[in-house]
Amino acid sequence: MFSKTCEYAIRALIFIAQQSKDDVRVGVKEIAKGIGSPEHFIAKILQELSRKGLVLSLKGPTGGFYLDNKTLKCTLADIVKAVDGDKLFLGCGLGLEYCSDARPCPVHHEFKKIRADIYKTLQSIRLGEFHAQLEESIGFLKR
Amino acid sequence: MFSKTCEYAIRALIFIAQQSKDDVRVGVKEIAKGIGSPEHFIAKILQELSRKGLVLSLKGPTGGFYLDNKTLKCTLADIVKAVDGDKLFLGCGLGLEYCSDARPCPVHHEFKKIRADIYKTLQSIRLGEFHAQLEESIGFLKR
DNA sequence: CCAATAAAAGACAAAATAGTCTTTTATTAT
DNA sequence: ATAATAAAAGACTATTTTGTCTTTTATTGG
Repeated sequence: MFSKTCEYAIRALIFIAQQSKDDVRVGVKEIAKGIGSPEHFIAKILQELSRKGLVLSLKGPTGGFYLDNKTLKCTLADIVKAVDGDKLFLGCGLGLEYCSDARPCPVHHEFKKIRADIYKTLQSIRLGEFHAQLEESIGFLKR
Repeated sequence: MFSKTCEYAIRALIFIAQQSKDDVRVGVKEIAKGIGSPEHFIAKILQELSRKGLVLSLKGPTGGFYLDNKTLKCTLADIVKAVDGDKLFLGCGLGLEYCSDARPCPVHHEFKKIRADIYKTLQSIRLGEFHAQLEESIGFLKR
């Protein structure tokens, strides 16, 4: 469904949303441990997400990653789009370049519904939902 | 959503279902042209599908690939499972190994519904549907 | 039987994705 | 100021996926 990079990205951002209350920023080491990902790899991914404005960061001591009111409004769809592009939402399920309502592949209509459902679901989940939740309801993020 | 290999596999099997009426078998060259795939690559994929019993083949002149009453009952879900495995249907959306109803990831319940929908849809489409259709209703298979 | 045909098999190559490591830059607290 | 800290940047390696090529095996029609 998603690339590994995208899975890590979503898990990392949810983790940051959960952990970064007030002015507490979260370091790469902590994130990697928290989501069970390779440290340097998630660092690279977060750099890209930061460049694209999906997460904020600060260098130096007390530095780390965090989210503000704007980025907490990001949806999972925004993250997926930023990392994997929008082919999951818009592309043909069979990989055909010119598949469309006007020139549909044999399973176009069935897949259209699936893609719309996926998009709707991912669009409905915001990072803010995970912010400063009670420990009990957080849900685990590492394997 | 699917691997490239799986996209080609589905397109090829639909093509074979469409083209192989009665005792007419379809050659690799024809299939590759028909679905717009690399010839040797789809040959390799079809060998694997043949080994797994999702398509039948015959060597020599007048040889090629074809489907019988049993294989025409195969669903798209069967094909996807054979090629990409069942992680799309069963795996955690965030790639977590131990995600389950009892120990759910933060988006487990939303994803569960999506996965079930995908499975249901793929399960509902059989290769037989595409067999010997009228040209008009076939739907194109190459880009 | 034999030549032509077409799939099977498997070695190889290219490209994309995933992951690692080292150096640089910015920030903070002493 | 400066030492310590942590992200940014980018080069590098490994693995997986995708794609190509050549040889072998099976089948058919003459």
